[in-house]
Amino acid sequence: MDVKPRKSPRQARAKATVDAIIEGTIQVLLDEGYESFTTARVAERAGVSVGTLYQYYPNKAALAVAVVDRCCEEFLIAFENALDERRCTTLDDCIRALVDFAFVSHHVTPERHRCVLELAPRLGVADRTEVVRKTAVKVLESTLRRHADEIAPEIDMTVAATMIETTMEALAHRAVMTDPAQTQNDSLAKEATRLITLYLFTGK
Amino acid sequence: MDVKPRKSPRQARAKATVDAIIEGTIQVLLDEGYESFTTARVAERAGVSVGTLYQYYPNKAALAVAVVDRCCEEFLIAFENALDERRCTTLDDCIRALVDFAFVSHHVTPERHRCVLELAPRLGVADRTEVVRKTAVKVLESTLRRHADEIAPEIDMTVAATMIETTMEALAHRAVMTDPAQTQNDSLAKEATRLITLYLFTGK
Amino acid sequence: MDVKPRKSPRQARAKATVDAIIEGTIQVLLDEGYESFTTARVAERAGVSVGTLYQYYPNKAALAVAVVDRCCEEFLIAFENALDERRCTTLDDCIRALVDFAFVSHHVTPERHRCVLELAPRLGVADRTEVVRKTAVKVLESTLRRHADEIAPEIDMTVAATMIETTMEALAHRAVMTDPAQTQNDSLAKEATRLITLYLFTGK
Amino acid sequence: MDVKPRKSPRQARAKATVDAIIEGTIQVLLDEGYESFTTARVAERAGVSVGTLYQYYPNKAALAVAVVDRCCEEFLIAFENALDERRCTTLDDCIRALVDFAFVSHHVTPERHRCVLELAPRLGVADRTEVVRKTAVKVLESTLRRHADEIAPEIDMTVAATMIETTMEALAHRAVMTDPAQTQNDSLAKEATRLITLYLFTGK
DNA sequence: GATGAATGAGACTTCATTCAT
DNA sequence: CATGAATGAAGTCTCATTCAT
Repeated sequence: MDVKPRKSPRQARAKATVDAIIEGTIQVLLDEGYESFTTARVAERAGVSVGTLYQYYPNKAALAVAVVDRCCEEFLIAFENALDERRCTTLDDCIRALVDFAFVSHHVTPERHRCVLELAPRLGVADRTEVVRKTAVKVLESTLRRHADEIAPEIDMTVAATMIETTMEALAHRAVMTDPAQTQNDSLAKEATRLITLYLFTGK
Repeated sequence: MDVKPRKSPRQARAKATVDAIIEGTIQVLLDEGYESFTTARVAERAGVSVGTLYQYYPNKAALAVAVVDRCCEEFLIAFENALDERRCTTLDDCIRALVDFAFVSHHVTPERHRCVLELAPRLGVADRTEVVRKTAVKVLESTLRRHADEIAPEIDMTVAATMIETTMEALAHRAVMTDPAQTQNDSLAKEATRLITLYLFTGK
Repeated sequence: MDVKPRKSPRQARAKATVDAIIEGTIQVLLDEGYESFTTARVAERAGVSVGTLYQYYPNKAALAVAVVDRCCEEFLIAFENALDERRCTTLDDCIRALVDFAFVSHHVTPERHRCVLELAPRLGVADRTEVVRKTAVKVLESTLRRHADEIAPEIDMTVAATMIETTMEALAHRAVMTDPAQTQNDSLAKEATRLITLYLFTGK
Repeated sequence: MDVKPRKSPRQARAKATVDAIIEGTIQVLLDEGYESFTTARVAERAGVSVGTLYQYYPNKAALAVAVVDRCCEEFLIAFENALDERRCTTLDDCIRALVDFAFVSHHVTPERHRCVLELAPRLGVADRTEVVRKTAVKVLESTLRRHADEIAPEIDMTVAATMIETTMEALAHRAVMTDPAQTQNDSLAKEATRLITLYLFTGK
């Protein structure tokens, strides 16, 4: 199954069309569920005809992949931005930024996140999300290395980055699931901060 | 949509039929993917006719729910057994048992786990897995309370149980994904032990 | 593209169903033209549902192939029967039988013939009709050899069989096209007899 | 369905465009098959846009008709030229020219021939090819009449012309199909010559 | 109680054709 | 005049479900 887009929009009008298609897909998935993810429904929601949709994507799977890809890009840009070294000078800053990103900022678009999480296993695109995860781990690792002097010396940076990525992802996800309105996740966020802090600073 | 089984098998032979159907479904999902999860394929794999399948389950969703339920039951029994107080006398024992369960024992059936994880969001059965999670958290919480004297006093047992359940689940899942053969997850398991230990024992 | 039937009908009811599908296809092609050859139309005409059609044939092409195959079988049986040696004792008998078959008997089902002729090039089944042609040539050749003593000695039997098959097929086809009602093809039939007779009997 | 061209090209540039469209259609049909005969594909192959194509032909059928017409014209011109009385003085000359045309010259463009043969029944244009056939028969008939004194007196010129046209067409086609490379059709060509010669010269 | 042939709604996808730029 | 993005009717095919045997 070919999942590459058929062509990239060149004109501004076409770019807007493609955007509408992608956003329409996300809307359908979030508002109406996977069962409603049909090409006809997406086209309708995007305000274009099915034919137009198929001019840009060769099949439904390709459309789903495009959505996953777009969400992944957005995520990585925001993630890297959150941990930008101009923002976090100390390791404490970084941990705060990370928790903040996961629990506070990130929850601004938790739905897109959920959308991808439910979509990815259904396609052959576990690899695509895996790339995101690996990139995130790399970003975390280099952040840790920048602050190596603040970290317990026996800690393996790569393993630590994996640990942090995995646990933070899970905790943030859990927070969203438990309390979608995000009104009172402070306790979970605080505990997450404590967990990571202890893990990084405590010598064995 | 009615998801209750139509009737429970009474005779041994009928019980075997139902078993074959449930196991057939799991096989199809794991070996051939969600796309192949059709009632016809399941019946074929189970060695029965579609008609028979429909004698026990009123529709496809009910079948999926039955699979999820069965996997959840199995999981909870094993989990409760692992943390049984006759097995773990100290908190350290418990932590060891937990990590062991998640990384070592649990990985014996990681596929059934994955099967449910991918299936649940696709049905309306997120609630059913949520019940499992909550039960697991309860089990963990009571385990913690049994050892309250060993734990840093300012810790909220409920929150801690949630933290542990969430992170362990994530780390075990990650371990399986990263290294399906489970040949060398020692480092992740060790780090998980360290993470939980620090979290529970270190005073704020 | 797979053009094999999905399964052969075993029960009598299923056999009737398959028959209805094949005949329905031929009806549609002849009465309504190739443009109307849609799976939905065929199913309707056959008095079954599309689903039933697809239980026996994996796709439209397979259905078309089945039609071609059936028509070819019928043709060959009739052809071999017409030239059966118990019927034609002399070479003149054979020629008469051949012309008769092509112009008179054969025109009873000229429509099925036309149906295949128009269908075959559109599929990859030129080979299938080629087999028919080759078989017909073989039958003709053995007929000629049975009467070798009556034939001009310098004639190559294989070539002659090919010549006869080709010209008779064309002349019969032409007769049908020119005068579908077959009211007055005597002249063409007579000329065909004369053509073949001269060709076989006249020494160079 | 209107199959007339929308307008005829007046300027040389426009004529080139129309040529490109017609040739592009033939290319597509021969190289990629009838399934690929779509207006988009033709336009692409012709190096023009769909819009341009629709400026000259009101619909797909009109385009197909134009192709058939062009091929028919080419054929008739070549055919008439082959039998031109300045070329063939005796009837033997004519027969030779005819066989030559069918087997030797004609096979230079057997593909265009095939293209039309497969196209015509699919459109309502059997009549158009019928016109070609009738014209060819007329040409043959007048050729025969020019040599009436050489022909067996009881022969009906019209019927004979039909017989010859039909058999030669079939034999040439068969030769192309059997041996596309045309390396060794001598035997078939020789036999064809013999067939026609016997037919015309032998008194009843 | 089991079977599996039959059903048909509905999903995906193509492609002839138009029209604003 | 040429372009090619957009349209949407129509066709192919699947699969959950029923019911006569």
